[in-house]
Amino acid sequence: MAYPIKLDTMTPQRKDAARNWEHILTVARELVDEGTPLQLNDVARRAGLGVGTVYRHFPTPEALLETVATPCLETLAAQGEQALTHDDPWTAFADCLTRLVEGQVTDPALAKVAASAQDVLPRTAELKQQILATGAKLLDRARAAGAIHPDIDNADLVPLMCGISYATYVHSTDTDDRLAAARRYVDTLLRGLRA
Amino acid sequence: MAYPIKLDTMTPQRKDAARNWEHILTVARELVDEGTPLQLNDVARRAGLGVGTVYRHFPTPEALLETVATPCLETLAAQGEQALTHDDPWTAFADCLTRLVEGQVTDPALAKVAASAQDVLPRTAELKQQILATGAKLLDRARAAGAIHPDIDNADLVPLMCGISYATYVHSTDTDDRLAAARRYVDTLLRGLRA
DNA sequence: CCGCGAAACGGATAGTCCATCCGCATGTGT
DNA sequence: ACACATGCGGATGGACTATCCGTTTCGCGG
Repeated sequence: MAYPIKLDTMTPQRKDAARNWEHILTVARELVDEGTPLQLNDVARRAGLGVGTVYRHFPTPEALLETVATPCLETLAAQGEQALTHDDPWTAFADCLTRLVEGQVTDPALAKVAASAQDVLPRTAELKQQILATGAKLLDRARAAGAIHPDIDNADLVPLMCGISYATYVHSTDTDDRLAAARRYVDTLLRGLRA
Repeated sequence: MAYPIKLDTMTPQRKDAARNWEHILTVARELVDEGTPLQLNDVARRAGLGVGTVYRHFPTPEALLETVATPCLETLAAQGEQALTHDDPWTAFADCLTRLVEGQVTDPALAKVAASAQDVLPRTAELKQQILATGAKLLDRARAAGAIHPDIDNADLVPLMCGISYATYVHSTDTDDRLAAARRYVDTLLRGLRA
């Protein structure tokens, strides 16, 4: 372990470092959006920085990917909390699920982070945990209202979401097509989930 | 293009070559079953053969993977044909779908080949095409019987299957757990597919 | 049984990509 | 302005991939 590696998302102290940190993140976001797999070497070249700089800020591609995905995760977490205030348990659950899947389909970073079992950043783990918890709450509420088929339990939520997002990848490479497919698939899933 | 590369599954003529071909396939099957990613170099070492030998028989990991998956594909194709003879359109379709998903969950090679958009071996393309066609026929029959929700068309079949198989991967790493999850997910999907 | 041409083998090696390390530059507090 | 800490950058070693060609093995015809 050569560097005092930061495994959190805190921006570094020095001004140039902070600037580079942001810049790397921007470039990484662009790469993710155009579907290119995140290679730190590649990121460095595109950012006009040395490889070492990138590796210091983000020791692995996963760390960079998780940092890129963090804002989206935060949004989803907030939306989940909000869904808990809706009146109808079923639509609250259905809407939340739809949004989660749409997020994954729109953003490859999110899809990868969601599917990965272990996280390198504590912040990511925390957010995923939180989203999972509110998802479970929404599912519990819907179940309590007698709207959920007994076969499905809370642990199935994340796999099913990831499965749908993956299915849209197999279906098409075009984002619009994938979004349309995602909606149909979620609707199908919801019909199947209903008691 | 240095070698007269074989892109079909024909066993080579000479005895030693045929033996090695089989041996490579056996080793590859073992690697696939234990979840190791297929690296030709690795295959060569484990088979006690030179790298060149492996690369001559199978120019890419994909070619090897597809050859490994071929017998399973053939079985699935045959089962599909058989399903067409069943009386009830819905159960014929449902049984076929269940078997296809179970195949993918049990065999990682199958899952990868199914999800890949382009095939390197003509035989693989042919078999996939055939399975797709009978799947479409089964779905058409069920639809004609008024049992299928209008949102879903034939092109959704493969993505949904791959999605479920992927979902089980996210759910668990244990094969038995994954198989159980797969059955529940297929049932859920089928409920959602029903008109 | 032997010899010969074709077929197949094997591993040395070049190319590619990834990640580390450390000498140098830049920023920051005194 | 100086010194120290922090960050930068790319040369470099290590791992892996895939190719090429000199050597070996096979099997057929004499």
